[in-house]
Amino acid sequence: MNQKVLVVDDENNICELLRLYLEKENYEVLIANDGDQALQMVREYDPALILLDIMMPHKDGWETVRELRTFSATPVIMLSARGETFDRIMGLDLGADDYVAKPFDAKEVIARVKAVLRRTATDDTGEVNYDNLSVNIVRYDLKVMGTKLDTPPKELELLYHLAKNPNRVYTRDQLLDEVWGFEYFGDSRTVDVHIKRLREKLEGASDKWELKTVWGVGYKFELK
Amino acid sequence: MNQKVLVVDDENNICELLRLYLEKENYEVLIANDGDQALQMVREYDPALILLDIMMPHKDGWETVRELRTFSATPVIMLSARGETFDRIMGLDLGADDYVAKPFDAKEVIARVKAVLRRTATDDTGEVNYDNLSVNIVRYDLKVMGTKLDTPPKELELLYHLAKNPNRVYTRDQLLDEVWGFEYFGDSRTVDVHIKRLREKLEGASDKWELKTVWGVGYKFELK
DNA sequence: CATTTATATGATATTTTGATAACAATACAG
DNA sequence: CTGTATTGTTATCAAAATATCATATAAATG
Repeated sequence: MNQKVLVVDDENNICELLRLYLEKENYEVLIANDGDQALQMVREYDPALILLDIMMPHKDGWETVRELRTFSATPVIMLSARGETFDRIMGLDLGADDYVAKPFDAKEVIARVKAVLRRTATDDTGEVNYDNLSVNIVRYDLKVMGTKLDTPPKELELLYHLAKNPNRVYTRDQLLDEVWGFEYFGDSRTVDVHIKRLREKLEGASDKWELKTVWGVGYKFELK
Repeated sequence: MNQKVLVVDDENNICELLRLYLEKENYEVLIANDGDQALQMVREYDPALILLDIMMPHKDGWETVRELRTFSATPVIMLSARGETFDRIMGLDLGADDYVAKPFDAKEVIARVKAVLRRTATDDTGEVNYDNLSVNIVRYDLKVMGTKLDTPPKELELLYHLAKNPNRVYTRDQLLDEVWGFEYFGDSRTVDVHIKRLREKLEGASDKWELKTVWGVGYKFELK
């Protein structure tokens, strides 16, 4: 099902403009005209994202985010009139994820919505499945040709990461950042060794995919 | 080629800390210790991003951004001591793109650097497509007439670069700078050889485009 | 058409990169 | 605290990519 986006603004034509943009991208759009209504709708519909105007009567955007954060981590993009610099910053300080300045540029709004959703995307299943392969990062197990294989955590995380984004090449440094973490300062050969150990486990499992070396660049999980 | 990041701070240990983080991510790091030096380095090296401290003697961060904006649109992330709220806001008003509060968290700095560079990046897809040709720099693969061809990195990068800007002529020196990298000092005949190898792979693929020699000048990817 | 200049090409040398094995360090469980 | 599993490091070798050079070919020039 499509993701729900809650738009909160006291000016209805702004809501409708955003609805237009968002529905074109296949989001399901909910609308609220003030902070209290917004909070109620969050409880009721649990949207994936909130677009929240700052300047509203009664309860403004800051106040709304502050209350929201007492019971929900739903990502918020603040909508601010041009020049409302102070508002923008305060909004971010108070727990918003991004901001867009009015007047809107359709492309920019959509880009930011997508970026925030991508960033906050919760990996639903924690599992990737391909021919003869199943990697589950929640249960920490690996099945190759139906057989469960004992796999050390780092190997599993590495495989999961690569398989989650098939065909995309990762440099060793990127993998160190994304699997080992930014603060890890080790040697990039480490990745080679883990790849090698994974390959031993995966050998001959399928001809539909492969842990492939991209010479001079890095590794990828290639689907054929 | 790696992107250049200019770090501007009067405290050298802060510069060095940032250098550490950034170099690990393969950015080329330039350092300036005051605003004037920074502006000069921007003119000389044209960095992709500037990390700019606000509190500096002589010319502070605000003043520096203001001057910078008279001749350059290079994105700027302001560095501010915790609690310098007013400073932060003024910085953004004056044309900065984001801010990071001291003390730094490696993860946060890198995330913001990448976010700003992504936001200001022009090429999103990493792919160019023409008749019977597809070059993808994210997957690092080359498809000619539907067939995937194994291609060494330099060849792929060269083709991508040329094909990304069709019909534009590049001299060998330009290609060496832009594909091999600024610090590369090799023989320009090297380009010829790579062009030759690419032509072997691309031979007879299409009559809609061509890797063309421009006599006495260089090469171009010509669309007909 | 001869001459000069630029480019293409093939062969070879050099450099870079990757796989692997052996070992060291570390984390972890009992 | 000890033994075991995991993770990380290093050295070596092999493979691939790249650079260089010599020579052939082609284009421009007068």
